[in-house]
Amino acid sequence: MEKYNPSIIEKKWQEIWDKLNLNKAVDFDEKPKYYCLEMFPYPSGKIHMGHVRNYTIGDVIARFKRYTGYNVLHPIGFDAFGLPAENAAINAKIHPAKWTYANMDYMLSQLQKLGFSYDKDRIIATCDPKYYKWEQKIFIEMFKRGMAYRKESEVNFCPHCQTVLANEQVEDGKCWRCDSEVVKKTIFSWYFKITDYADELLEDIKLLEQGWPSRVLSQQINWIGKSEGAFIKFKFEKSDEYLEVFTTRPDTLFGVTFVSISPKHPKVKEIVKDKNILDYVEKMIVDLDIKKDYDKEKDGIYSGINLVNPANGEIVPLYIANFVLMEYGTGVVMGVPAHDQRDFEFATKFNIPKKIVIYREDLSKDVTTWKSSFVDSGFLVNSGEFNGLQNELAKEKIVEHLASKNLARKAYQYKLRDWNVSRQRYWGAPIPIIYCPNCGVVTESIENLPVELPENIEITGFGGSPLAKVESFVNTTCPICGAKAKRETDTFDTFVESSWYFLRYCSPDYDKDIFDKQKVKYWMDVDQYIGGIEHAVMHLLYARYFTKVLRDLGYVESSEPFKRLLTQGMVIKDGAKMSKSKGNVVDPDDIVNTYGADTARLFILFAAPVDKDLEWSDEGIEGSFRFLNRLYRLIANYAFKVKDVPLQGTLTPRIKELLYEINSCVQKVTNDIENYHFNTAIAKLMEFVNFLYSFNPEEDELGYFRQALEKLTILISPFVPHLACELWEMLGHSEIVFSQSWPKVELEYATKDTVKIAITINGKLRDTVETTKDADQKEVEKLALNSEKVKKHLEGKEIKKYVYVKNKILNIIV
RNA sequence: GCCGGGGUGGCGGAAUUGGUAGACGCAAGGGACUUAAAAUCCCUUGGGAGUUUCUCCCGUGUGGGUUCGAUUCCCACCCUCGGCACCA
Repeated sequence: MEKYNPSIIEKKWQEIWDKLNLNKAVDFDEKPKYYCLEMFPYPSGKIHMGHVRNYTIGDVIARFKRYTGYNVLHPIGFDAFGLPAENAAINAKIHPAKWTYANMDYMLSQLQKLGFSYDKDRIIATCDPKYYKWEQKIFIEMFKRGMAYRKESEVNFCPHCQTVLANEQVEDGKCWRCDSEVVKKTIFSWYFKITDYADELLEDIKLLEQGWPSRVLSQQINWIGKSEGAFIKFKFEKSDEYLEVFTTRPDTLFGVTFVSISPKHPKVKEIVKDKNILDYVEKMIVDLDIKKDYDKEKDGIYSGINLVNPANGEIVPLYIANFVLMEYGTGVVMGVPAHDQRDFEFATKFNIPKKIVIYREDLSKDVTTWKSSFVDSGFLVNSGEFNGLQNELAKEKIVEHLASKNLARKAYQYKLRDWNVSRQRYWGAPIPIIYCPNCGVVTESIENLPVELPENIEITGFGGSPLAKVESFVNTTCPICGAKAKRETDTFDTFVESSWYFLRYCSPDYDKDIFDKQKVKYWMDVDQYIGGIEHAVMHLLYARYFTKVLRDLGYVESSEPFKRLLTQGMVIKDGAKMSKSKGNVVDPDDIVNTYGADTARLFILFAAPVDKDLEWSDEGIEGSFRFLNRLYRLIANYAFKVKDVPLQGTLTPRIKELLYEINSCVQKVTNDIENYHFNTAIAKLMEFVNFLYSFNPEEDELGYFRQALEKLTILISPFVPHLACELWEMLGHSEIVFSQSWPKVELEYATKDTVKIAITINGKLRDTVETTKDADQKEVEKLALNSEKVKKHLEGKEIKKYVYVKNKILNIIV
């Protein structure tokens, strides 16, 4: 007998699949469509186990859906812009484009070897000008609608490398490349006004509750960070001007004993004249910029200025305090030390009085004995006409009262900030903006798109934006007046590309617009999206945002791109994420070379539920390989004997049992695949194989045995497609297994005639009895009382009652 | 601190609406085959105890509760992983 040889089988079938063009997604096909999408990879060089897991999950779903009558779109592409390509250029003197395309070629060959069923006519690379041309168009439309804008803001900057650094490139306050201190710098950047969509992004989470993991949704809710509160005006003691604060606790307004303002607030320089104070403010700003959050102690200084509490007219001091964020609210905060922990700490340090305004019986009335602030609910005290009110109620009342005097207004604030999309890098999509001395900031005209990246470029990693040094790129003419003008040299954050690639897959070659609206209408929404949990906020929020923007620009109809989301767990080894530094990396190439793609796929699905972390095990993969060998031998043993044998003979108990096992397997595997419980689906298939091994069919049972082997082959084919094709062929079929339809449960065989019923006494298992299905209680009681074991436990006891659950259990209470 | 997961054998993990805890796999032990090994096949395998072809007790992080019956539901607590973190 031939041995199972995955390297030969897999190559053979991959070629056949390509020839048959099996995985083609047909635009506007009559079958119902199904869009199955996995997050596309960054072309880092080679795929890792996380990719294998991600794409195997998607492939099983895509193949299963094709079996069950769907027209499936299952595409792949590359998130091809990004910093590693520039690092390669610096370190290895390879052009980023060359590096990226070489990596994509290699990774595509790896994906091919793993047998993933992608539609190969839809591969996209975001660094292709044919792709980013349309991204530039989207930007231009956004800019024209005021959805994109330019502003000056604070960023991380390395003074040595002369470049902006992303947050993740700052390590312990130092530049990751040259180790110099990173400073905050205020520069101009481009922003997307995602905050305009904050409310909708939050509201529409309701639409995703059925299909998305709750932890992703809760992370997004957290990130958007909507708070209900009020703006309240505090008048200066000595002028008629106001400072406005944002608070979520207007109910504590009578407890204000100071107000604090951010050192970075522009008002500070206006209103404080004392040089010593201003020097101290400067020192605080420097500290804020270099220190890590966790070692920032509360610090501040009295500004010399007082304000008036609008609720009771009390004069309160204004402090300049380092814990007040300039980026949130108004940059000014009312200080209520008794009912806010930060204010409590600050007031304790600076000997500012604390005043109780929310009270509960179990509290001490002497605030000086308090170890921390009281932030729970209670009723109001020391609050004038509001005394005695429940504090939640008082929030409304106090705001209403002040609003009538134009001193307060109800408001919402969000943690979400506008999205900074400017990167001072080469390997990204150029932002299609031109600075004209006459016309100002203008967009490139649509006809001139794409604004292409210049190819001849030197990337050193030093001296600021690489594009700024390419004169042929920078110098251009104004599309409006024709004057000499300069191009924007920033490129887009790569999250911009990944915010709409799933739309481009619907018509990847369309050259008249961003995409073909009709095709997008046919294919969207993505029915199942699969990817890593690390994208819970950034990518998934940006993609949701872009979909809404494109809807408002008239390009798409839906508001949410991804109906269902599956977040797979990490692949770990020795308890830690695989990483070069830990030396616990398992290379998919090695696994495929040693065991084949089918074994890799099977193990990665079998070893853990999809959403949990998966502990890699060298012994485990051996086990999966053994199983496939066992399966191969089973079918190779019988293929010749069962070929073309018809179903025949009477339904003997043995045949009935065989049919029951077949149907129970069909039912369990189908159900489990539908629910993405691949590990238990595979376990069931293993059980079925074990059963078939022990069955040893007689001559006249071979017809039914053939049927068992055939259904087994179909059921396992989404997991191990190459082997399944081979087995199907061995069983004598000339057409490919994937042309079959998915087995249906034959209800008449799906249940057994007899059932085992557990007999428990006071909830403890004492025996099991076998009886006919749906037997009535009396009958089971009789059987139970006949059992020796049960008799023994009932000796000298009085039966009080029976609890009977049909086909399951009889509990005897004594 | 806040939010969200998760605690089941030596290990990865199974257990419909509360109804026989430990499926399946790994590891381990024993046996068959073999000159031998590999491969393969078969058996055992949660812990403890005993009168050991059988029987009993304990057992799903801990302590309570609801129930005829709890891994599953409720309350309190412990541990652990992930995210956010001075957001007023």
